[in-house]
Amino acid sequence: MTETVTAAGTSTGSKSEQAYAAVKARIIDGAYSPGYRLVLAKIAEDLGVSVVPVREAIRRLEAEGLVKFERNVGATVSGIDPTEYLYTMQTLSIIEGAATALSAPLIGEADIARARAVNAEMRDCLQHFDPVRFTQLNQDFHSVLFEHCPNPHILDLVHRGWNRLAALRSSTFRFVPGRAHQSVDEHEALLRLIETGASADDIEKAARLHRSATLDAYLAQAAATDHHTPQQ
Amino acid sequence: MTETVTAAGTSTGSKSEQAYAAVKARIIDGAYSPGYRLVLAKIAEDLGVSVVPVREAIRRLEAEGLVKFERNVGATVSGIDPTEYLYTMQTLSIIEGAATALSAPLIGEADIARARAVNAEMRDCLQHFDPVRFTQLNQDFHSVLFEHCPNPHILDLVHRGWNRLAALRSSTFRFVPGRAHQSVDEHEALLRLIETGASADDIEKAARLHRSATLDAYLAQAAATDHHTPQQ
DNA sequence: GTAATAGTTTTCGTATACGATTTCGTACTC
DNA sequence: GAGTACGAAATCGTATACGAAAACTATTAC
Repeated sequence: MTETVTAAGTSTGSKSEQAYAAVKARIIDGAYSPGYRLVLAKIAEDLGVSVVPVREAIRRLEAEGLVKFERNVGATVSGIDPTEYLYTMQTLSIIEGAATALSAPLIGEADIARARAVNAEMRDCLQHFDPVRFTQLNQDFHSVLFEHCPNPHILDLVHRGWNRLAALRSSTFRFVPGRAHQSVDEHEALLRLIETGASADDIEKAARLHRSATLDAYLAQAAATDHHTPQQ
Repeated sequence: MTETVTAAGTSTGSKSEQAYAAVKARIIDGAYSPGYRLVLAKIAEDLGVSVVPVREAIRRLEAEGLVKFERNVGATVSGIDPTEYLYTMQTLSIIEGAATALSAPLIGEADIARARAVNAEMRDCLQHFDPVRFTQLNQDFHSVLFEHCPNPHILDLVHRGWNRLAALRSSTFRFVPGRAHQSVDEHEALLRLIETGASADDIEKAARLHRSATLDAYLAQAAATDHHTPQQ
């Protein structure tokens, strides 16, 4: 009957869950861009549910940092702020570094091979200039590394960071070709470290630097183009 | 008028906020111990509000890992599980390590002096065997170190970890005197590293180890006393 | 005595409704 | 003409109510 077809095929049953997934998807894919005003009643109508589950969904998204909520005023899609980007990237570099180091001993040859295949495809994307697919593959690559992470809390933090980035990137942050080439090389170097059984410390440092370098590239570009801060 | 006096003097106005603060406080101070069944209607009545804001509060606490929520069944105070403790401590060691390293350059002489005073009082607590105050001072000590942390996301993660631990510790995990002495010494060592301007890397390692050592002490004790896992 | 089942109770999930708060527009005054 | 005050509209926050799902209990069949 009703079974409102939410963005992705999320038929978990709970209206609240549906609303959460739908709004989250729209934020991440950029349909709701940063600053967008999320009006409960409007979203509720769009999704064919009442405001209560929508409110719950919004607050959950707030806890994940995807929306900003103001008492008696309403919710807006968060993001934009370069400072926020810096915070997120810095946190992510730490978390991903740890996640990679913890996962490394559990990564087998098959995983390495799969990661290499993904990385090769990323190189292709650079030839054909396909930044969207590149970004997707980049996630796939890191997913291979992290899927064995023995600490679910850390894995959860990684995913949260990714979601934030996805929301930010989809609207404000540009693709930096020079950095992308370097990134692919760093992936290969990481894989070599892992398969040669490098120390956890070395792997962590490399993984951290991988993320930090992307941040630095962004900062450099921002400075170079005299990036005018889009205000909230 | 009404202004329901919630547990702590939390008169933020919003019922949802009140419920959140009240339930959180009860979990952390142990009034609601792990496994305790959180029935919406009952809590709502206790607090003198309706179920809607209580539900919102509970879900917020779920996002922070303090309660476990099951669809159509209800919420229980999470915790107990030693595995969960391990995950939390491991994550915290990483986050605190980074937080300390990032804060270090911003810590001044006054902060160091304050931290030393707290640490001295911790030593006293060991003489008089006052584990409750010791735990409080321990938080104070680390607060001094972290309060200058330039990345609010990381600081937030630290606080979340502490809350989880508080909820766990208050009911299940025991005070380990031997470890406590060592902990105080490590604090002093950390302060020396910071005031001598050691490298961020060294500070991070030391801070991480400080937390890891506590985890190890727990694991050793658990193994020694053949700690029988209290089931959910 | 045990297991399956039907009925009852508890508790959750969400729709609806209404009071409270903010915001926006308009008119009025200086 | 600019600023302020007042009123209307929009939106949030929460109480209440009811349907749905799960858990519990008692009963019956084997």
